[in-house]
Amino acid sequence: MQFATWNVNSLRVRLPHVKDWLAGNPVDVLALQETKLPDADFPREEIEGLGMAVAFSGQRTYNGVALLSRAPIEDVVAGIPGFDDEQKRVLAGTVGGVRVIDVYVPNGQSVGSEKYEYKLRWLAALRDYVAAESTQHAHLVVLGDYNIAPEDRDVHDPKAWEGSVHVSTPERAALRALLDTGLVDCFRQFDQPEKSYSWWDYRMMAFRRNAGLRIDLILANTPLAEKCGGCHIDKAPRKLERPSDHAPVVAAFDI
DNA sequence: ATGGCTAACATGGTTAGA
Repeated sequence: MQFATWNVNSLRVRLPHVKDWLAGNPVDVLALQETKLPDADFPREEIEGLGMAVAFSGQRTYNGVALLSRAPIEDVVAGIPGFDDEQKRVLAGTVGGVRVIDVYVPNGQSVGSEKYEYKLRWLAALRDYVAAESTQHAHLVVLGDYNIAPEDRDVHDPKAWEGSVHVSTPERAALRALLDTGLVDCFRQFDQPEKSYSWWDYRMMAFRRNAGLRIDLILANTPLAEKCGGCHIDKAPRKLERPSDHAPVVAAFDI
């Protein structure tokens, strides 16, 4: 099975890219973030027309997550149970016996801001949720836009980013706490090209300069991670006209 | 240099992203 994650930065704008990408990359499950669509406007027929099942939790303008799957999606749960949040950032479902949790971690704006505090509270709630899900499911994958670069090698210019949002010590500690529930960063299980990133700013020709961050992650619990045969970032869609600022990340599992 | 682009909502300029 192949799982992929992609922050599309508006599914309305990016639907053609998503359809083209799926045609060339027939993954089993694609988790989307920043659909920016209320559920009533979700292009359900377009996705189902590709022969895929779909689940979504969205809102207008901001956030929004969706799961696209070749096989049926069971036991769909939106949000973090017990964590009161207006923002549509989490969607879980079971596909082929694997529990899949699609996450769009808050941006955090700047260290010390109200949004930063929300990001840390949100990550603590996610950790507890994932810990609970781990006890219920043999195979678990938590994938999405984490808005945290795990290590300095995931940052194009660590000096310039030092201490700022996406790399700050509390954020990295929160990601570590999430991993410590028993998850593995699939990408780092394999040799990878140096300077591998999944997001590049639209400004300053950042993509051309490869001035990016690796903030889109596929985390699998240990039993599933042991079956991971590869993980890569697909930069191709970032080169298209009117791209998302994020690239898809794909992981393959021998299950 | 704290901007630079892009998208949404709106229909000019603000908010947000990362």
